[in-house]
Amino acid sequence: MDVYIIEKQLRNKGYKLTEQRSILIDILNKSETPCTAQEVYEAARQKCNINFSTVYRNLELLSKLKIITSLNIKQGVTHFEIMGAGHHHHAICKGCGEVQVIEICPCHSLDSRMLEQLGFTPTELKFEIYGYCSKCNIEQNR
Amino acid sequence: MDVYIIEKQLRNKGYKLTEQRSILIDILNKSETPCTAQEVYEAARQKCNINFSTVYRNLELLSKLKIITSLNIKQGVTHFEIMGAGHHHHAICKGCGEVQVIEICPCHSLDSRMLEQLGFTPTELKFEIYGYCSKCNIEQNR
DNA sequence: CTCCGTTTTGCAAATCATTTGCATTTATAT
DNA sequence: ATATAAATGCAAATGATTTGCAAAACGGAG
Ligand SMILES: [Mn+2]
Ligand SMILES: [Mn+2]
Ligand SMILES: [Zn+2]
Ligand SMILES: [Zn+2]
Repeated sequence: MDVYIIEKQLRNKGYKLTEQRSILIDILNKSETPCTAQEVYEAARQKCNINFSTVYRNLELLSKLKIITSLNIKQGVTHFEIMGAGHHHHAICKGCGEVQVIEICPCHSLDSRMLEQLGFTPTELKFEIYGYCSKCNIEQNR
Repeated sequence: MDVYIIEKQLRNKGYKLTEQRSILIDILNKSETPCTAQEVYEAARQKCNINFSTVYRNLELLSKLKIITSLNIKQGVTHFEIMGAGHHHHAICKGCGEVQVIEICPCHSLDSRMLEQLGFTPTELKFEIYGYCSKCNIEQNR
């Protein structure tokens, strides 16, 4: 994903491109897996002076602009990931919490007529697989 | 769902059947949609003297015993629902937060070979549809 | 039914993620 | 370079959930 496009999008809407903001975008953009605010903060403070509330405020802004999306993968902490990384889903290990990106997608086979009957207009589909990753699976069988 | 079975299951494992506990189970069992701890608490206090920590401790216990399951439908609050109510999924309105139970299920069409390749052993599949319910949809178009 | 050991409860305080108010700093257009 | 709106840092607030501990309730044994 090209950060330049995101940055232009921000400027066009009147948002400023601060050092903190572009570092945050870069971190989220490079991450292979969804990040928590904590993780983003840890990574960002290596590169600039930054405060936790700046992280949160930016995560909120980027979510609002649909540059990132938030996932309620785990209770108590929100995860964020960049959008436009291609449609995919997640496999979440209940042992170690590891998140794997998976290409399995059930969305195609959806019968949307049923939703229409309910008068429900879908905007997002979330699909997560929980279980045990190879590492934790072995440990369980001991 | 028969509460009697659940209660027997608890006794068999050495857990006591307190007034609060059976009221909580009853509330969760009768609810059509997933409940938050808050909602369960509100309902329970109508029927007995009960404290918030009792609610949380029981929700945790019932989850551990797989009598209920927890859902991270919404950021910041956990929802709980009774298991064995038949396999189903949820449509969550981003306007009012209403949760509808839906029968659409993408799980059957899953290609589990892909997961096996990853060495991942699935235990639960979660699938949620977000969007706008009929009521909120109309309001949006004004 | 009463007694006992164990579990569970209520209450108050602690945690942890996230949010907010406000004074100060920074980015961008002119 | 200057003006102005937007963004940041800091400290305090919030809201959900968790925890320690003493008192109360449960369930089995006698
Ligand atoms: Mn999909
Ligand atoms: Mn299903
Ligand atoms: Zn694992
Ligand atoms: Zn709605």
